[in-house]
Amino acid sequence: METPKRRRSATRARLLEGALDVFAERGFNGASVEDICERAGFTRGAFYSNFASKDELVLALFQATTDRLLEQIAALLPGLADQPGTLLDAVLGLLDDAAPDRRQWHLISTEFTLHALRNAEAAEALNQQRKMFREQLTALVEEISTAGELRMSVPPEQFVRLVIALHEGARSQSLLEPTEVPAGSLEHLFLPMVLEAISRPTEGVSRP
Amino acid sequence: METPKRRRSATRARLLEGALDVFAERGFNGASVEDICERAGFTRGAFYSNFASKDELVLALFQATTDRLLEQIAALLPGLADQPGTLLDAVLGLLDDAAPDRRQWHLISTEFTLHALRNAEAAEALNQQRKMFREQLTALVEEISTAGELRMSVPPEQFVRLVIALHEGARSQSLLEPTEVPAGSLEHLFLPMVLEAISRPTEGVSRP
DNA sequence: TGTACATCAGTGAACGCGCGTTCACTGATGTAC
DNA sequence: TGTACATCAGTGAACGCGCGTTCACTGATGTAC
Repeated sequence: METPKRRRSATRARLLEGALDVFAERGFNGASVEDICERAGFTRGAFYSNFASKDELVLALFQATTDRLLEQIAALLPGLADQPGTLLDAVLGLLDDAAPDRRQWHLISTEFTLHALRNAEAAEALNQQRKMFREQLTALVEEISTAGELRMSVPPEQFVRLVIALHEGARSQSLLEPTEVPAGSLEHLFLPMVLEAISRPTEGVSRP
Repeated sequence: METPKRRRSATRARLLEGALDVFAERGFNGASVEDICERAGFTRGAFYSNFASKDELVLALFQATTDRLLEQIAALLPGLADQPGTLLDAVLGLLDDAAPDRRQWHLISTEFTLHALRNAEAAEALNQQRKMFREQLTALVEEISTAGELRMSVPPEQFVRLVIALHEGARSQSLLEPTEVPAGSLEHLFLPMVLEAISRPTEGVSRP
């Protein structure tokens, strides 16, 4: 049944979807309201019937993508800790599977990050989302490492920060040079070394 | 002496400097030609006397910042290999000292990267610059490691890619949350572990 | 050295296009009787 | 069930502002004699 409320929220969803595509292609400032409406199959009037302004759309899109990401993670989490495979497989797998389109997600989240670095309100929203994201990952790391009777010599949250930082930096390189840096290659090459090192808390480290 | 040529290139330089500031504050698309000219103390006519278009300015600014960065590195390099301190101090010190303003450099280079991910011509220019940058760092790593009679179990270029990826990802976190992630903290916490691991090529790695 | 002309870096007004936003409207769906 | 009216999601024309770009100009500096 096509009730007006359902219709309205479907329109909103299609506009958000169109905005995601167009923002990824041209950036927040480069994308026009008309571009977005055209992509979604509406006129600009429909846009202003659903959003007060282009700025509000950016915030709404951020919330929508954030919600979807966290839902996606919540859906993936329960299976991960019990399945076979290493801690790293679980964590990196989660990072890869949480966002469907690597390239688009990188463009959008980098754009959001730049926006947040220039806008205190956006920074607060982004930091809150990133904190929840880190907490989910940290819980996963703690769950797997205690199940495997591992002890870390470094706070798990720091390790998660490392994984995220490396993942984002490596993703940038791999999108710029797909053949030279296959997706995940830097993470899979170096993170096992770190994990090995922090899983041996009591051994002394030789100093050359 | 204020010859016309000197005057002209000084104007160009001031416009590029203004563009750097304004682009960092508002992004490429968000910054207007008038903003840039106002910052540099000129009218828009001066702008179009020195650049064919706003797009050309972006390319010229990329070249200018790239040239400056590579010069800066070339100036820093000779001292590093001989001075006391570890390989990591040298590499991370170079990354920190090469760009004067961390925040501005992050905003600008991230903006360039986004631009390159949407524009093949810009991608080629960026990849070329990044390649030269990596080669400088790789040479430094090789020089120091052979001087210290270290052998790496991983190609130095891969290690350099790791350092760059981690540095960029960590810089993003530290700009978003300066108190939670002090500049360089993730790098200094984890990279020594990696270096330790790849400096012991012949030893077997235990598998838990 | 002084004068007359040439050059051209930078000025600032003007143009027109595309943008974000507004608003009177329409027609499909919901509600009342 | 059928009819008359109300609602309101989405239409599309219009507005005006700010943008990138152009161009006739000016006045400081360079050149020729």
